[in-house]
Amino acid sequence: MIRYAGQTRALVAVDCIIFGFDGDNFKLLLIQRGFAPEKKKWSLMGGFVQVNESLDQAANRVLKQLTGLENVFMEQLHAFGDPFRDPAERTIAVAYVALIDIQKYEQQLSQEFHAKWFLLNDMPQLIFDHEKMVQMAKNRLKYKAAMHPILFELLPEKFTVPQLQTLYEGLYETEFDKRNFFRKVLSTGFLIKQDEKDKGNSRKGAFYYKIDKEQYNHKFEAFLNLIPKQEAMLI
Amino acid sequence: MIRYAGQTRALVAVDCIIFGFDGDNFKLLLIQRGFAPEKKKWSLMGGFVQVNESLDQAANRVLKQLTGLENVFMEQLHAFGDPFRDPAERTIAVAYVALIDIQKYEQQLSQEFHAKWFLLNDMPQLIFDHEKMVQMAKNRLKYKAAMHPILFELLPEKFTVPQLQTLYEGLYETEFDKRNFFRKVLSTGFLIKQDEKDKGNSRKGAFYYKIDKEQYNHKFEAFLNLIPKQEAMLI
DNA sequence: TGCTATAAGGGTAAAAAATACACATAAATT
DNA sequence: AATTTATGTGTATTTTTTACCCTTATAGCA
Repeated sequence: MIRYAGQTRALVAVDCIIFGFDGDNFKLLLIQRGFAPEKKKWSLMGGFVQVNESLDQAANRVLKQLTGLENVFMEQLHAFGDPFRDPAERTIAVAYVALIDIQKYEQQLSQEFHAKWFLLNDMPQLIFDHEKMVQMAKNRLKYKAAMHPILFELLPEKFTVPQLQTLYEGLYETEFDKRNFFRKVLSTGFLIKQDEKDKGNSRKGAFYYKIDKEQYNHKFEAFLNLIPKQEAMLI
Repeated sequence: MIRYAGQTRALVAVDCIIFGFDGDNFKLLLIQRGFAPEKKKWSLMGGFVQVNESLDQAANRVLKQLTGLENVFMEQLHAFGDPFRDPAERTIAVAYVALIDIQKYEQQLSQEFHAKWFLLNDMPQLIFDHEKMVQMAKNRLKYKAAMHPILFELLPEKFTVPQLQTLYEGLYETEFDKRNFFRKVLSTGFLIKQDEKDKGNSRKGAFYYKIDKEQYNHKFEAFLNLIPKQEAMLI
């Protein structure tokens, strides 16, 4: 049942920018494209939107295909629609950004796609306009993390405050005062202290914390200031 | 030259959420849809993306068609792609938000589309998912205006600080201290004082200001705090 | 001509937030 | 038992934000 006459149709794809954090650095999950054009080149994981699927559903399906993960933090970034962005055929790509706990990522699933984690500042050349997408995703992440507590999404369920700080410092490529950071994070009221300590990084050990999901969801939109003002300016 | 076999294609449209400000209230420019389905119902101005057009180009074309305006502040909001959002045929809609100076809007152009300005809190029912788009646009505007000086875009080239304040107060549905607002705005360094005064609202008159485009573009990303913190939280 | 009313906007003190940094603490290692 | 090191507490200082005093310019009116 086609009712709009005289218009051309286009393919619609979703592409996922998947961020992870290995404890020291930010990483991006890329695949080696298995079909033409640009076969064998590195690419974001993507897929065409199917007939009965919404964009969000398509993005989640694609993410699950690659990582095995569901219920992950993911949101739409931007629609990319330059007429010749895909040389084969006009394709609109809707990019999504996902933040995942790199530990949960299932290695075996991704072998099918020849997936690999790359350091953000040591990435291969990407196909089409995927580098533009990644750049935009990095900016958006910096922007958003300056005010909303989203970086928790990159850590395991239990994490320490110093771990969280390393994460923020990595994203903003700077160092914060640990004592001030500690207080700022705790003052959000999102964190629940655990009895257990992580002894991996110091003799004293750092207490684990979990997210108070209810507080987290309730206050998510509240502006945070986990990062010092000066850094926040450098979007 | 179609290379991706076995995939279905979809129509791609752009829809423009066009905000204006009449001096007292925020308004939205809507049209009466001229073709089926939902003919005669109120709708956002939109159009299908053409073969050689990017999404941005399509949105600008559509905006110009309706308002006669070019080089207007406009940015992509979100892509909407629910499978049945348009009952006639699968259509992906990429929504754009435009902020225009309502004075510059050319009446005669829009007669063709039966366009009309509506108060934001007195809008007719809209077709498809357009109400969802408007809601998202309102939120995005509030969010963004809390930190970036975008509301200038809704005013004429020359405007007074009290006018700007009325604009902010309208968006956040609250009142600010005029003296503090005045200082905050001037401290941005974006405004150039004119010699002329607007005597429309007071005996004393308020000086006109213009935007320092260079400073504006340079510091655009700088977080502003034109609105008090408490209000900023209520996104 | 001077008085009055009114919004514009300058000045400043108080409150709150952000920052800097001294120092105490737990516990593995020696 | 002494040493070492990252964790975390306490607090003084600086900066930013807020509250609210007051003066100023000028149209309209007596």
